Amino acid sequence: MVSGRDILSAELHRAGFRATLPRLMVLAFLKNTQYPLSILHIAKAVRKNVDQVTVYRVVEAFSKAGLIRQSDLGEGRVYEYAVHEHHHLICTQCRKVADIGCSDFPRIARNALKQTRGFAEVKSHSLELFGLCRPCAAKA
Amino acid sequence: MVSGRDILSAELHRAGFRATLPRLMVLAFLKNTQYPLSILHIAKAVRKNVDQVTVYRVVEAFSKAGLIRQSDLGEGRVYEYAVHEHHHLICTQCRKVADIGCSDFPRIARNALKQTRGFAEVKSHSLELFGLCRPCAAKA
DNA sequence: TTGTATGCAAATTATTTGCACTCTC
DNA sequence: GAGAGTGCAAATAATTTGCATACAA
Repeated sequence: MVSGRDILSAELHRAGFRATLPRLMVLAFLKNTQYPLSILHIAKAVRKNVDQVTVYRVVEAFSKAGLIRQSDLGEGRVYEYAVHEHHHLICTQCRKVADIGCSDFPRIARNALKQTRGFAEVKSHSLELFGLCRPCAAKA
Repeated sequence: MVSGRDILSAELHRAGFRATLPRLMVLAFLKNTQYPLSILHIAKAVRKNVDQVTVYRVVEAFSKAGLIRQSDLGEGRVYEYAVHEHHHLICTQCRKVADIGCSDFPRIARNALKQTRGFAEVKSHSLELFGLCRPCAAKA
């Protein structure tokens, strides 16, 4: 029988990491959350077992490996599992966030590689749209 | 005769701001730079006339007004003039950045508004693609 | 066993806040 | 003149670094 933890371990090994407890916990948490998370948020979730400094180091390593991606929705750096393919529409006034889907990415990635000779491969992406939510638009 | 400064003043007024020296300088610098900039970078460029704390406040206000947008390419928060319509392809290994163009956005924005009933308007966007540059891909 | 990875403490850097003063409108 | 905007000093929060120990392979 294959446990969830074995699956995570395999994913870490594939990405070139040793399967340590901090890395397993951080990866599991990010995979289970369909939302971008701050370092502090992640650290709180795993603090019984993992030091916050380690979270910084793990997240940095995951990000370089392309396992997760970072962005900034307006409240500081946040991270999410790179395979979650959804995007965000953010109110520039009140910072409210809505998830949106978008199916144009295979084409966009192909076009991007055509435009620049220096890159070999597109692994993931991050898209944020900025605008006004209805309440803030009404106030303006 | 209309000077560049008058144009900037008008743009600030349109966005609901008083045309003060710090705001004129920060806006001019961001408009002249086809690249996302950190607070520190902006502050250095205007430091003869503007305090770094003021740069924080100006940038925060511009961002809320939709004049500029913020993102995180992996080295901390950066800001760029919202009307610069280009995007980035970033190497997750060495952080090299290439600019790319993309013409799909009117459609993407329309689709996004269709998907969520809570938003009234899309003003700008930020798109980052993550992948590997050729040298890093070769090493892997 | 053998390095890689972690935790803890401490240093550094980034960001926010309070308040008196200044300048735009 | 009135109120928004700024600079400076100081507080707080975020991130990085060094090093001794622990653990995966």
